[in-house]
Amino acid sequence: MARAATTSDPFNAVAEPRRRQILTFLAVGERQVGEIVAAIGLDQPSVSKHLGVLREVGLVHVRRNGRHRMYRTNAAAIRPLHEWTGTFERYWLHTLNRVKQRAEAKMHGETRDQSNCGSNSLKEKP
Amino acid sequence: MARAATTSDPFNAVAEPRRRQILTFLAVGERQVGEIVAAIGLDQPSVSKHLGVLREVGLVHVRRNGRHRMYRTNAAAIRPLHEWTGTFERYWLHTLNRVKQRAEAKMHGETRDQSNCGSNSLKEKP
DNA sequence: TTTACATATTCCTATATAGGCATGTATTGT
DNA sequence: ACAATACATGCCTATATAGGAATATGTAAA
Repeated sequence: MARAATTSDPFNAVAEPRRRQILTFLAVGERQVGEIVAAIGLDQPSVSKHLGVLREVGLVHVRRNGRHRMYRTNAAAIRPLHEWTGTFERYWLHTLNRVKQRAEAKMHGETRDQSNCGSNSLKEKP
Repeated sequence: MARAATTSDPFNAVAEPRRRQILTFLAVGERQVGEIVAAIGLDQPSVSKHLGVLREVGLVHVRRNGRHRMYRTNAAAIRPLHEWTGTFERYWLHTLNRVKQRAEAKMHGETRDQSNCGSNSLKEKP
């Protein structure tokens, strides 16, 4: 079988750098397609197609305003991605913790807690 | 041009559902390929190829142990994705806030703050 | 209505898979 | 050394783009 369709889910849709760019640009507020074209530096049909993909997976909302179409990022649709990646947080925190512990061990316990400049979020249960 | 390579970055690598499955499976601890094959329910060559992609973008680490290869998720490589999606958090919180405000308005202001059950993170400046 | 403007859609091509199957390779057991 | 085990790779095919060019569609202005 071939690769999964980009329209199948947000993960695939977001895999394209241009679409991430568009989502970032549209997160602040509504913009019409022409503004996106100018901002992204891609030809209009390509932008329209990317917007089509983003629309199909629900990552953007559209509103018609005269002969313009106002696009806006639907941040709620990005939330599942944030939550999935977040399930790995305790693992990378654990890694950082080990790195930190090694660094402290290398100091032979001297100048203790000097390097702990406000990054207490590294604490975790073993 | 065609679609970007899955080996180009973590975003593309993670777009594949099977690879997300593998990453989740390997997050808890080291596993050898045979275990992944059994857990994912995909033939061995396919799993090896997915592992190859994950390796190239740094999403997994490998260690040789006799004739086995122990794979493990490199959670740190997932962190950038979490942070990118996190940049949209204030926007979806804002949306949730508006939904909440509408719900409260519908109640005509009665039974005020009853629905605010510990989700104070919804507060945001307008 | 005719014209201009803003977008979407269609057609076409080069590229990159994902999965199935067969084979190569490294390491251990006998 | 030889066989078995555990993976990795190579080959092949159907599929799905991403981007470019040209065209269709829809709406507002003259």
